[in-house]
Amino acid sequence: MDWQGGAIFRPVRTGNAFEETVQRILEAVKLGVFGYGDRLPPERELALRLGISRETLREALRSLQAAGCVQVRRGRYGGTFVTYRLPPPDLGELRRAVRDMGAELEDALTYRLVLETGAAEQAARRGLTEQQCGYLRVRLAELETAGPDDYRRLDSRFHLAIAEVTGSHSLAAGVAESRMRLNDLLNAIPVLDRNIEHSSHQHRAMVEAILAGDVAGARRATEEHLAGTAALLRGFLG
Amino acid sequence: MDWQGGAIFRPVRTGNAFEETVQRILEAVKLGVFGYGDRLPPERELALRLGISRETLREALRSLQAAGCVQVRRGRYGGTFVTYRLPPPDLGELRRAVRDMGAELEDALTYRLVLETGAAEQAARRGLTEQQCGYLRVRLAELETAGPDDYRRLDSRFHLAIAEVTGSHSLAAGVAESRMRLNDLLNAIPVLDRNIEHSSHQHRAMVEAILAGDVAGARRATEEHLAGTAALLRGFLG
DNA sequence: AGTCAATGGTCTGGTTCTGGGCCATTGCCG
DNA sequence: CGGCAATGGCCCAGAACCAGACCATTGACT
Repeated sequence: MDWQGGAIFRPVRTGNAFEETVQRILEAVKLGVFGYGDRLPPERELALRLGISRETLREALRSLQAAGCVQVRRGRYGGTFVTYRLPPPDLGELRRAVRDMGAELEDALTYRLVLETGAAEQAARRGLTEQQCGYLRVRLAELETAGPDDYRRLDSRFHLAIAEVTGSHSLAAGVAESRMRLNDLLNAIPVLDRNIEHSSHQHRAMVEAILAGDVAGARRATEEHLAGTAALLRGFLG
Repeated sequence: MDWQGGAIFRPVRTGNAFEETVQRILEAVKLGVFGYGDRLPPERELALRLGISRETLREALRSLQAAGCVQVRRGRYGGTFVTYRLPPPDLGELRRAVRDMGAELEDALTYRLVLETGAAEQAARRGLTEQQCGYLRVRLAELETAGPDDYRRLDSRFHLAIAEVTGSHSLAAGVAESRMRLNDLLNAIPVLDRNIEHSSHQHRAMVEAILAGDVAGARRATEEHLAGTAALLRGFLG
């Protein structure tokens, strides 16, 4: 086995606050939390929520602005607006990215599977409030009417929503984290019509099981759904 | 639901590197990774692994030394040695601690359940190497022959071992994290003989299922095992 | 047109953390 | 006994980061 303190003595802080912040914001956009043209929270609030000083946040925003990912407007009703669109999927890129990840891919896939199936099960187990059911349904409907451009973004958003309705903050954070680690790969997968159809069917099954309180069903549906992309990504590794 | 970016815009860095480091080391000890008299890794190596400068680590060690948790010896074959023993369980203390945690308790329990049942399932699913089987058996045997003093420490170590043999670094880190959050509570639960017997039975069932590759059984056994302490802790909340 | 609140822009002093070099101590080993 | 290697002890210059104050701009509302 590993040496002493394997998982415990991992890094206390992840590199550099500024770079980490850039990544976070970029991931938020890539995960579909913010679409093209959406406004990020005000600097003061965002800095507070990220636990960094406003200066550091501004440095990150400056860098994102320079990269053309956001646009900043002053004055009341101003703010920081997203001007980023996902790059088109590219299988060559995907192959390269998968190779780069190496052994980390298997780790990330396992982590995702455990967290997302667990989240689905917990969501089904606990009785959801009216509001939560509505939230889930809205996310599903949003996804089903999505054009190809928005599909991947709204797919992330849908999966995140399941974790959120469990009410477990840690679980939602974990799912978001695991999604972030796989996101570039998932986004590089071309969105084909028959894939969408297949996915949609599974998404509906997941939501139905969760809303019906079908614990085992929710887990199984989620597992099946995740197996698809997992197999695809693993395929690029062989 | 939450506002925009719920789980994404959580704090980038957890407070202060020095305090965080103190906690980490203390948790490593409380989790049973290091027993009384064990030597921590050398400062230079530990600083590297924790991702902090040696000075910051030393500050943390100084503080632990002042608190009497470790003892430092210079020279070759010197190092930092653990001189900490778990305080005796105390139900009054437990009640207070549970109240202090509030809603966070439910979150932590859910997180733990998802991760540990998931880890057990993954461990059962993947074929374990001879070495991994041995590792798991050693941890179990170690736990079963433990005196009451060592029981809680070795129990943590056993549960951590299951996550480790999944081979998923993230999963192991997650389990360690969730254990850390509940650790003070778990340690405050008195260790009664009949509880030990009950737990041991469940531990054996978990290991047997994992070694036999019984995926569903491993999950179920783990779930049952965790349900006990969860119910107990929830009881103190009502 | 004027007001005002919300927002980004800028500055400054202070704290924490880093990275690296160098010294001091200790006990094994030839 | 003397060398040596591993370890902790110490110090410093500079970078990163923070907390807070204050300024500048903008557009809706009256």
